[in-house]
Amino acid sequence: MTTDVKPSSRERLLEAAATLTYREGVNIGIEALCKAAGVSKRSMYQLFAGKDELLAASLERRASAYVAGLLPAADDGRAARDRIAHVFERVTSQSADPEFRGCPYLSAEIELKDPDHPASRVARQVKADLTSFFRAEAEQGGAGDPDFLARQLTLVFDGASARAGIGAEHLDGFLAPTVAILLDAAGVR
Amino acid sequence: MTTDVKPSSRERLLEAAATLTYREGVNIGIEALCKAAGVSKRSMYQLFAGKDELLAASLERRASAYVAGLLPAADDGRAARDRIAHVFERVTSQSADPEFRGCPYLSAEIELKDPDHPASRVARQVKADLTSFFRAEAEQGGAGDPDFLARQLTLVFDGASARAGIGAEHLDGFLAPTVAILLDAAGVR
DNA sequence: AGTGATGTACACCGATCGGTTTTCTTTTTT
DNA sequence: AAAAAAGAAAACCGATCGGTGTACATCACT
Repeated sequence: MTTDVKPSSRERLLEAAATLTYREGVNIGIEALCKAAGVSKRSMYQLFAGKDELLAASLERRASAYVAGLLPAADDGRAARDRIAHVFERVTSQSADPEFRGCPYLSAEIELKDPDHPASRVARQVKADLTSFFRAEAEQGGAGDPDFLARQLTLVFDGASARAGIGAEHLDGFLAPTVAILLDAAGVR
Repeated sequence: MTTDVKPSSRERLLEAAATLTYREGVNIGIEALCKAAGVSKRSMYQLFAGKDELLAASLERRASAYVAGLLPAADDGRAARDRIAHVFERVTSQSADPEFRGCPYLSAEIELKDPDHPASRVARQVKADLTSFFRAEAEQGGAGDPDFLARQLTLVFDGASARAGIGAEHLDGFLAPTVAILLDAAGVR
């Protein structure tokens, strides 16, 4: 048996923090996090320096899975335009889940309101990575101004997840054609 | 003298609530709000049923001023396209203020995470009003699908204010051309 | 001057916050 | 089996949360 039946305390804490802060917001209490993780507060404070660091670590841990769930495979042979569209198809399908509350990294930055908070730094980096992906694909796709297009796509990504996350917009059949307009205008074929 | 030297307790509370929740988030304490307003807690609880209602009332009070600061004059004789662009010029110039933290109504909805919260209802209505404005102008401007365009513009509005609000994007020279692309694609001349 | 309303100041309520300490039990190591 | 390390449970810390109760000052209206 190579798979543990029960993840480590550290992993359970990170998982609980990711789940609960996403659902309830970053103001969720330490007590609730530890209870959900089945870990004592004492142990939590031996594993993490404090709430801020736990929060940052939980966002960071999720980052690779989050980005992986959004981005297409590194080289799937598809055209840049399709690879960009893939990201927006993913967020569209994610938004169909009633538990969807928008991009956790955007929410964290908005809720924290402190760019120096460790979790804000992690969130910023995740967004920067997404923009970098867009920029690379835009370049690959022959966009007239790849940087400009990448920023537009990130803006649309955040706007779409924010609005879908608060239940104000329904992305299916809406987001893809909107993105297509920007890709067309940028000369990505 | 028709102007009071000192606004009423109610007005000072609404003002303080608007300012502090925008700067610090909706989790700001009642104590801090009352202290900033120079009003006792006792008086606050005679004027408002509780924190939720104070918060909702403060968002509502700001709503007309917020929308008025964004929208062009009711009939300024300009073309629909210019009237739509006006809104994005306004948010662009607002975002230059270092105190800018994005649209307070979007932030409130994201932070509260409860669509039934009185303040969420107010915020939702403000956004619906903005979308209505876009839709009316889109129709006036001859958009092929006015509703579709209005939703796109609201999405861009929220994405732009969110990203500018967390300091991730700088709207000047970026937002206007992005909106222009959508207007062009929708056939608004 | 007397009276009631309004409002401030402040102690107080139970609950919870982030964080620490102590005690006891479980697990691991030897 | 004995010893040692780890962790869970829970009390506890001071501070703050939303909200109340009480006492005292200020005001307008007769």
